[in-house]
Amino acid sequence: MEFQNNLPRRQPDAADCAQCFMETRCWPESTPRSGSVEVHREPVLRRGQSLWRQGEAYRGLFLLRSGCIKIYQHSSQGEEQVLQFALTGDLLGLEAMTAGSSDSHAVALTDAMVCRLRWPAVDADATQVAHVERRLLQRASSLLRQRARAARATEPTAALLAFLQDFARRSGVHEARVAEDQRKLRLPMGRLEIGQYLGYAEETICRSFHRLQEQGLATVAGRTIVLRGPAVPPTTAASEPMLRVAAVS
Amino acid sequence: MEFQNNLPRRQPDAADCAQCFMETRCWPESTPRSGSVEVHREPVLRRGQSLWRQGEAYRGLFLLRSGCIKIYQHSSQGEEQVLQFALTGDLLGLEAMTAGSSDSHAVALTDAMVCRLRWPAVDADATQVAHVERRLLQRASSLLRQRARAARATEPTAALLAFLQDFARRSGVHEARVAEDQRKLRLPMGRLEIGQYLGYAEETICRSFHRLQEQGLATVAGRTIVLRGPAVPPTTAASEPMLRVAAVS
DNA sequence: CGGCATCTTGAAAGAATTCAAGGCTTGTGG
DNA sequence: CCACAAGCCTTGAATTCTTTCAAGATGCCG
Repeated sequence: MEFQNNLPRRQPDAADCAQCFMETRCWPESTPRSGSVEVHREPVLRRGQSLWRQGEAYRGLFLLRSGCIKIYQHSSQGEEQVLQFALTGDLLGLEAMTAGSSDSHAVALTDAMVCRLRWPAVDADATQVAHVERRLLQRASSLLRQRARAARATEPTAALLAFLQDFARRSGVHEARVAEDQRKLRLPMGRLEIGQYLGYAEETICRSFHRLQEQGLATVAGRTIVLRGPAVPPTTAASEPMLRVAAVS
Repeated sequence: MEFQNNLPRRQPDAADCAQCFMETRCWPESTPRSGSVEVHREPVLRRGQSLWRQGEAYRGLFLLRSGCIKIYQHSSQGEEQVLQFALTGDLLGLEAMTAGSSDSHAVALTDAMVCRLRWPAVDADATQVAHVERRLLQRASSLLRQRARAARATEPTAALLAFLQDFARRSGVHEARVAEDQRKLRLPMGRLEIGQYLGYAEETICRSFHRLQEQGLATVAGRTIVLRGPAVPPTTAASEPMLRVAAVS
């Protein structure tokens, strides 16, 4: 049985870590100065309740004070993929920071208490003046999403395709592309290395390249690849279906 | 052929992103205010050269201005595991931030230019007053290392063992443990969920639990697990050792 | 105490890995 | 500019492992 209901979220209380009795759980070493961040105590989460769901707007980062929260998402094939088992003191929701809305779910496996970190309205034009630290956090967010995407798909060919599309997008092949749905790229890494990244043997990657060509999804000539089909939107930053997700929200 | 030599590292030049001609590569949206971070231009990396090696002291974060850099590490079985293919604008070395020294290698797949980000000596007592943002970055670092560890090992049983040890350490079973090498834990998640996290089928996890018990590495009774053998030192692992890092710098 | 979800185990089927060998690309040197 | 050598890529076949399907056992919660 699963609790699908979310309690109507009460207005969370502003909090000060330095005065919190659970301070040492979130900050074992020493409590940082709060800087420009607001900390809000969230209502207690009961086992089975969701902290956020797929498609919900980003509400900030969370810090888990106690309990265990599972973060998971649905892969393109509809399978559930668990991204993180968060325990006391862990940071949650970083993946969603760079996406407009979260493409993952967060559900409590035990009763749990969380605090929410929020940057005040400076956000609007924050891109102009934000701390380096904050921008780096966003990069970290991207890294986590990348890693999540690299998580082994059910099929090696699908994993390879996702990898190539990600690589094309991040290479900024947008400008250099010949046609709308034809992106040419030159890979700086070998088949073996791609395999070591995706978790497959070198030969499996070879055969997957072959299969991509058979299916007309790409033209393969050594390390020169031409991808066919629509480019992956950089907005939501992921392999495929996030645009859809964002649109839904 | 591979270039194993590292040029003796010249004293890098202090730099200001706002004045850099490649500014838009690192900061496509807008250049952040530098805050308390020093930016240093590093010498150009030639293809095959290393930016850092396993065991080297943490030198700060890097921002890739151009080229492609591969970050990889050796798994326990001696296999190479690629963690990231960094492209222009990507952040490098975040995993190493929370470890005293990096347990990964970084090698240039193409000629590459990087800048190094360094927090000045405030570090010494920074644990007292560090920005929340900076502390969160360290959490992000931990997350990345966690994810790296969850990367599929060659054997499901080894992956499960690593998962359990990580869980035990992060649960803080240190205090509650009965003997030095006997840690009892109660898992809040099911076999299926562990499988969804590690990338294996539910039944495979079951059989791996069985195998762990056979090998005397653990006692399994439903969700109650007793781990035998020495605990995983948190040093190389993840969550805590930030204090040390700050002290080193 | 009963019911349902979770866990466990077995056997068959399916996939990736491994091993092996040949072809191709790339960079080097004549 | 061409030839050579080294490394990389590709392909085939056998093996090994995981997955899948199915059914029974166990444990947990109401």
